[in-house]
Amino acid sequence: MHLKEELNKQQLKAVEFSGKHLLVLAGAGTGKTRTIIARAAYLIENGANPSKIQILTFTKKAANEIVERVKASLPQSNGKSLNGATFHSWCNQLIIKYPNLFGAANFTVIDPDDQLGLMKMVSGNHSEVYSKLRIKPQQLLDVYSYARNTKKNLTESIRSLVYKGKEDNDTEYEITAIKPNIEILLRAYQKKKMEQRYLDYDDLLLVVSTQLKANAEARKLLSQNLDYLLVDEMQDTNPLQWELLSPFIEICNLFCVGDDAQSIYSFRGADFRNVHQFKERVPNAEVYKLEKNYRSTQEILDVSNWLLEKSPIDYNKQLQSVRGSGEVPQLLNVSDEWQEANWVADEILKNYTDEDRQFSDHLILSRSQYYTKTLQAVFIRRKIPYVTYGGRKFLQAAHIKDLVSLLRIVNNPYDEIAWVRFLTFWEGIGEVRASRIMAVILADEGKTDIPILLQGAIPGKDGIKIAELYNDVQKEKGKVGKMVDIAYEAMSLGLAFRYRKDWIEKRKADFPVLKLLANSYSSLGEFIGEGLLDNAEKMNGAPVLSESQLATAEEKDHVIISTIHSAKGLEADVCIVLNVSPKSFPSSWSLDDIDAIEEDRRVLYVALTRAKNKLIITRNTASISAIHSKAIPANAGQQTDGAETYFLTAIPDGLVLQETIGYDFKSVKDAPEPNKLDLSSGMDFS
DNA sequence: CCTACCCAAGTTTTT
DNA sequence: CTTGGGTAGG
Repeated sequence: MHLKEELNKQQLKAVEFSGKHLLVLAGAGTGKTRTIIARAAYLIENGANPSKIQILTFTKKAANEIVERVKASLPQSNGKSLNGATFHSWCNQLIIKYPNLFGAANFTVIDPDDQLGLMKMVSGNHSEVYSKLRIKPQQLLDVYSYARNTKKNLTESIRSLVYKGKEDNDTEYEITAIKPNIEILLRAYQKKKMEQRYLDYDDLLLVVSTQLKANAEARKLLSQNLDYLLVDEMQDTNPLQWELLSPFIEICNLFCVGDDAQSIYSFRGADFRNVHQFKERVPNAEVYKLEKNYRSTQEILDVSNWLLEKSPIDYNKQLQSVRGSGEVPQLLNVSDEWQEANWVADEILKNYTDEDRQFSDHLILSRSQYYTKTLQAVFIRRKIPYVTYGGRKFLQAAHIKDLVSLLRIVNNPYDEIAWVRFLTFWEGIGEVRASRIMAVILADEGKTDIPILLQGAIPGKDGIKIAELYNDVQKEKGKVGKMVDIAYEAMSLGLAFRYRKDWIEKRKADFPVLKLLANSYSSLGEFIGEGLLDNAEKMNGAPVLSESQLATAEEKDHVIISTIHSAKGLEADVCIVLNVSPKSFPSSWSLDDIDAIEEDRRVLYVALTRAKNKLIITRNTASISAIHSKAIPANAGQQTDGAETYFLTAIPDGLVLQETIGYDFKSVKDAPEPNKLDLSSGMDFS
């Protein structure tokens, strides 16, 4: 069937928009993704060059999905050269594609772990300054990143992140006192990044946007290669991303979609003014709205609408279901996490066996990655297949980074973090010796071959072994998969020993997958940069690569466990939202900050609107009764325990069906007598 | 100077 | 229950 026939009038109007720039304001479940897909297909069908269309999303997963679906809707291979990417990986591609323009071609992209490592190094080198601060390296990085993403100055960024936005005299005094020291450390960090040819995630955007802003030639070059820019999740763009986008107003046609009620990334500087002020900021722009919800039954939308109505912010939104009425959502009270997890497992197994639902019809959502640990343990025990979205990525696992460190130094010999990691991997080399060896290599400035230097700096057989390994890997520079093979062959013994606790169970199987992943890249630089920015999900502890990377179909039917933040754009027949308890919604972190509370409300809103037919909300009774037993605290107005702000405090009766589960003592009583245990058997003392 | 072991603390959300 | 910091022994 043709895509066009699947669109409603509003969607079609957006898809066939013929003006310059368009913002589509689309509520949850109103066919946002379908519209962006249809727009791309429409453009290509009407003669646009697919290689001059760029789709931008926030996750690689979303990008891949959109591109695949556009291609599937087009005859033959018409959409073959269509490109979809995250903001970050798109910038990375541009940096690689135009090495002279951006001048950062041989730089190494570093992930947050590496950034932290680098910041720790810097803090160590400036211990006299660092010791005066009671701010940890991670927090320094947060301030740095926040400042660059929001375009705020250092003082304001410190205020927002370290002092929760306070503006009193004491805060002022403290900020003035610590700011110079923070500045020293951040400058040192920047200097080190430059020396070692590193780009952190923010740099990717900054390098490109700075050049585009300053350089007319750059704009001209890009305008020759780009006609249409399609941006998903516009409400989550931050000032830095806006700065990146704004030169493209002149260069090409913008087609942006977003929903202010789903803006949940303000901690990363997201600014929904990019949506609200679109018309003012973008000349020749139009704004269209999509309002009909195709995803959920009306009962599910009723709860979601109710939640937004309670907000002091006016979202001007009432989702209406096209599909009509269905089951009333369920609100389940449990007394602890294990009970919750077991109930969820029961429910899924029941749906699977009795109701003809598949595992993949279930989506389980949680505020934090951490919270799903119990659930995962129960799922493993009860053999329910699952994938987790969000959280640690495949390439960020320690054992993978150990191996990749070798590839990184081959790619960029200035990469100190990788050098330290690689060298300390070997028995007998610690941090101190590693930095000494590194100093020799860096001081040589590429005059001597690195294997020779290695052999000179490391005495004995180890030196020869390490030098040979480096040499062997370097020889295969074009073939990334081969390099992984060689590295693994030499390092597997050491890896097995280092991670002996869970080597067989958890880690060993990752390396064949790493090789597959490596094989899908044509150059080492791409593998290291792009691979880092790519999502590889984990299934029952083992990595699962997206379909474009892995040809063989893995077991497809699995429950999806996701953080709410990673679940944007997902939907499922049955959706279970975990632990919607006081102190969690809103989170106890945000109790004294109205903006944070409202962001949490939107987080919950995103979660609720994922469900198609069956919505189940769980919460912990322990924390509910804690609230009620305390009544209204006498010191109201100071520290609250969340009772006043808890989102579900006054949920109207008809909106959800409540159920409370407790331990079932009966089944314990009826259980058969256990057999007697005798530990003295099997031993003859004579 | 390296490693292994013990004890303590503390857990949002993502590219 | 994992991570990190600190210490003792090699």
